[in-house]
Amino acid sequence: MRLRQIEVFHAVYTYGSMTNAAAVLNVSQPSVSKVLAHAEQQLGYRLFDRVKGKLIPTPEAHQLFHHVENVYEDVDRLRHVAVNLKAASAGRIRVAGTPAFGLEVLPRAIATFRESHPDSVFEIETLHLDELYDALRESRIDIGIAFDPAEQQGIKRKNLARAQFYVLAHDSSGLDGKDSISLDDLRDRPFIGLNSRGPLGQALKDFIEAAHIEPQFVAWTETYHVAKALVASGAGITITDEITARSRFAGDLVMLPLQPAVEFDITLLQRADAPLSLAAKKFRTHLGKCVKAILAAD
Amino acid sequence: MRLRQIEVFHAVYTYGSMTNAAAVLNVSQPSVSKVLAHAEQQLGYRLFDRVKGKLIPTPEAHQLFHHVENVYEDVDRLRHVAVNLKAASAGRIRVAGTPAFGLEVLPRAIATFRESHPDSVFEIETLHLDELYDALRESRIDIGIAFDPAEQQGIKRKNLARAQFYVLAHDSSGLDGKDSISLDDLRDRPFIGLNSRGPLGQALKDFIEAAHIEPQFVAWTETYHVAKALVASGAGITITDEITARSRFAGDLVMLPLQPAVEFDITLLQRADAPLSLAAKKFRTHLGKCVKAILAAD
DNA sequence: GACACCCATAGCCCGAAGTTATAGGCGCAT
DNA sequence: ATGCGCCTATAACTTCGGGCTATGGGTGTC
Repeated sequence: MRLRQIEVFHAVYTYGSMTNAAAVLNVSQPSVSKVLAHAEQQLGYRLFDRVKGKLIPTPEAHQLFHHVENVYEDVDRLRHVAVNLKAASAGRIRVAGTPAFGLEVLPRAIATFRESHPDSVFEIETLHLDELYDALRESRIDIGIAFDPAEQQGIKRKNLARAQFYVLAHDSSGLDGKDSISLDDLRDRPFIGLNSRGPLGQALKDFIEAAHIEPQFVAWTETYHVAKALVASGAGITITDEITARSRFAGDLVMLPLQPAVEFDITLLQRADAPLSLAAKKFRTHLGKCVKAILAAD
Repeated sequence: MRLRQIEVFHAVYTYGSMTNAAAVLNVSQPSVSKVLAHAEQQLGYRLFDRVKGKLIPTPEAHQLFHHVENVYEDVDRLRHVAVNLKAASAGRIRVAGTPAFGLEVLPRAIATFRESHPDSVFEIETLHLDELYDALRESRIDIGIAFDPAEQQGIKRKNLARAQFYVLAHDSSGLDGKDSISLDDLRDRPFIGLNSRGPLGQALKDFIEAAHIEPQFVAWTETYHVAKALVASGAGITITDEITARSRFAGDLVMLPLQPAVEFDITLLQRADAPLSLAAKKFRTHLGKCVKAILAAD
């Protein structure tokens, strides 16, 4: 069975007819017809019964399809990797971060890095953590950065720094005299919730639940920066990671460390098997410094 | 990347040179050279550096290979399934059992089945349990039979009967007056051990250890029938499953149920996804009856 | 310098798979 | 019944991947 035959069989099986399959595969219908007929002839048995002009998968087809799906997925990933490797060998540095990093840390790090390395070329993405893992595995990116990422097969982690949660409030909240703030101080204030999928969202949720506090939610959002913008507009208060809290985007905001402190790691991610290019290594170091500088800022 | 290119890359990477790869693939060296060159040209980067006439995989190749291995395994299995399905559709009933069944139960069941179904065609194998699972998954066989098989993804089980361990001894052992026998009665008798991989071997080993008895081993073997033959030759005594104990092959043997009884299941195995042919279903029923008849025999 | 290996290229051939054009079966609606 | 929309199959032609043999040119070894 040739790979093409596998592809065609897969398409015909999933899309129900040769005509549909041909459309999906971007080839003519007779081509599909011929490839399939050829495959059947080589296999020595029919894959579909042609009854009243329709295709009915034979029992053999059902069984084959099960295995074909596996092959298909793998080949699909392989092809992605194959083309992604090309971009990598072209000397690009491909970086991605979860939204908190993608909107501020990465752009700043890249801009300053390019001052000393003007020839470097970047690709930047903001991805959620699970997408970030996929991108690394497919070699679509070289370096990732995220909060408290779980251990994953084939992914190497390196902790850059620890950070903590901050409370963000509008200037008019009357909180700006304080040094720090506890969850108790937040009762009865309109609160902007984070329904984040990542480990940080979970940690924050656990923390609030453990304190037996039910904030008075006025809005929900996915990303910390949106929450911050809502706070700046006077919609309420929120709790964000330190990176988002310290980002330059700002209105009239107060930012106070949450007490007791809830800490988490800021972690670099890369593939475990493939070494980084020289340029990527340099950038990795630079990015580490940037993150520390941001956290150390007054 | 075409499948052939993947195959060639895989072979060159694993066998270190195009010449070796060509030999393994049973094609000429120039053919390999061309396919590989073509693949590299399409990918847009080199897979091997040609340095001093030798091939050194590039970093890209190392990464690709990792994924290629997965594809390769899947395609390999797919191809097996594809050809195995052909034999299935030819109307054959393909059966396998662990050695205890393959040497006696299956042949007898097939012989009697063919008396009422003279047109049926069989393939019989004796396989160890793990091989039996593989054979089922690759559709190399339709039906399997084994003792106490563990639950497995994609494999449907059906218990036929329960059986127990029997002690086998030579007529001259002076044991033939008894009704049953305990492990204690076996102390100080030469014992033939089973280093079986299957669940039954493990169960027996656990049982003996739990009784804190250290038999005086005089021989080790893999299969119960060999142990039985050794007993018949006067080499010692052994413990076997009930099926082997009741098999017609015999010399001057005494066979006594072990007390306390250790029971286990006799189980039919088939794929969970694919329905059996009509003939195979009939045989499955017949096989169940045969097993019960053998166990019920006086 | 002869020899053993290794890879690449050239010229040739075949088969898989793409194209367009066309024919034909089935179901449904006018 | 006739036509229309859906489907698949066949024919004739083109393209290209991948196979072959023959051959030449490096590299390392005795």
